[in-house]
Amino acid sequence: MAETAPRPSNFIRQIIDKDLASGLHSSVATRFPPEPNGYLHMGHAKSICLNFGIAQDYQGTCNLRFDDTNPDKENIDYVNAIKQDVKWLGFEWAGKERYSSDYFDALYGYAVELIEKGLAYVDFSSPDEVRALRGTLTEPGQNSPYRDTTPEENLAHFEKMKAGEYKEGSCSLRAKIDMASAFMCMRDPVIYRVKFAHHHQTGDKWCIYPMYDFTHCISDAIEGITHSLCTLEFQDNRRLYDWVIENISIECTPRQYEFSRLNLEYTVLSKRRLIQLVEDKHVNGWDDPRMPTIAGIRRRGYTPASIQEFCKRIGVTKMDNMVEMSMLEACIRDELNTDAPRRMAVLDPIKVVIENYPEDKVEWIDAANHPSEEGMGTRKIAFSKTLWIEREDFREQANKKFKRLVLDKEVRLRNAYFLKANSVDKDQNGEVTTIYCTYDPDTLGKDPADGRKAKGVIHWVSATEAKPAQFMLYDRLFTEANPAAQEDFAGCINASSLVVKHGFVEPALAQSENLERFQFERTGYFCVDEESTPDKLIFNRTVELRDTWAKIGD
RNA sequence: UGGGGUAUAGCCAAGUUGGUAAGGCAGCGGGUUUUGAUCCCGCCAUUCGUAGGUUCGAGUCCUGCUACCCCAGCCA
Repeated sequence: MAETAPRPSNFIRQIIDKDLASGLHSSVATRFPPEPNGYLHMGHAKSICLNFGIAQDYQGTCNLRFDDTNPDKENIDYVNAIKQDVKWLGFEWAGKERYSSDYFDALYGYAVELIEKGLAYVDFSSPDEVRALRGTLTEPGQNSPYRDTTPEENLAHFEKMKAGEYKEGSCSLRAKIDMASAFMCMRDPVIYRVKFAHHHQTGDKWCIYPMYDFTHCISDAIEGITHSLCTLEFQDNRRLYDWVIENISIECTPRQYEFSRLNLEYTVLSKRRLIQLVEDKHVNGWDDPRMPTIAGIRRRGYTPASIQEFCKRIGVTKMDNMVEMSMLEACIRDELNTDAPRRMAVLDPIKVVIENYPEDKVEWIDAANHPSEEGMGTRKIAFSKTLWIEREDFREQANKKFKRLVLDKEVRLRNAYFLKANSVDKDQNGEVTTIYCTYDPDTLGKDPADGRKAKGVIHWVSATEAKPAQFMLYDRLFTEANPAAQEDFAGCINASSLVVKHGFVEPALAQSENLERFQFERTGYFCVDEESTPDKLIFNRTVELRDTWAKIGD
């Protein structure tokens, strides 16, 4: 119990340990480089925890750098949301946030250097022509007819590109590497394209924008990044990354290492699909609590610590993986089990009338906020003649495994008395509308003197003092473990991923703050939704309690 | 034989001079319990994709094979 948590160990940290031990580096510098074209999701959280976590543990630095080389798809709203999410996750980047666009002048200079060295040329082939000459996975490509243009001519053409004299798609700057390379990305990759687009950082200064492969490595070098961490699909690109660094005049030689991206069961973690969910209105925005976005999961009630813990538990490797939701859920349950105050809430109410309880009497009972943490104190709960209990907690008859209220049987009302069901009222459909009961006044805070045992314990609220509330019950967004593998992933959206219930909560919940978290005993962990008001209480169910009974069934 | 990667339990994942398979999640038994929660105790890989080889000894070394992922955007 008193053991100190072992420091995370993974292949990247081992590389860093080696680099530090060998003297290759005396300090560590990482970066988190999101493209501001969408919201951050759990996959980014993994990268954030990795990069910022390493910086923290090695007393190094981690920059936040927006990889903003494609103004067509990026905008300032995304950069603001991303900054907010990183901060909320509990991380602080070194200095001011950076932008790849901060280096556009330097990048242009390095492109000129490559041209002067005869290592880059302006190609007037159309995108289709470039593709046609690129070859295939098994056949080498062919040289572009513009490949042997002299540096002087190329310099002039590149100058004109920058000046806006060439139309979009009419030409591009390509690195001259090897059209026969087995690495497709080395077959004279385009490093600059013409794009007459307004940029959120540089405005209309540029009409040519550098490509990712050219930009990322140089940005890393400029910032003095020692270990540039990215996902597996960039493994081939590492050859180009190294080629650029080796062929331009820059001292720093950052190294790229790749780890596998996160996959979570029953959800999708690709921006393209997430955007589709939002645009096609399958969810109510980026922060819909069913979304695996940082914003969504935050609104759902997850804490920064629980997400960091999750990232620690899943580890960092190069193996393709598909993590079970239970892994994530265990993290938030662990935290909320110790931190969340207990409350009572009835999600699907049915009325109980206690026949032997005085008509207008209201008792205010002290109830512990936590079963084992006395330091969390107590709050007052109201007890009266009419109560609400959970509809599923009552049956007219049941087998012995049913540990709740049954006609002619007794249960313990949580934090209160023994209650026995005597009779019921039903409507025309045979639905029970009211349960008439009697309570044992000598069972508050103690067991009956005669040794009677209760069948079980159920939660309740006083019908006269309780506050109405809306409960948002979330379930997995998809019915398939790997929706991305489906022909049409939107086709397997879970129709009951959101179920809204209208019930009641104990009076103490009347005033609660946005995102305040509670355990509603026996029903789950909930947090106050941002749209909740004292007049209209709304609670989001973060996660259910572990429920072995549900698995056994009856 | 295009190239680049990865294979350890249902899931994630340790295992780094070869020395006799960590841990977490899930699951299964039992105990405690005024939450069918928590907590506690116990169980859960004679075996590391597969076939061989080297060795006193192999998840770790060698060889062959198989499976899966990534690469042919002027996206990142």
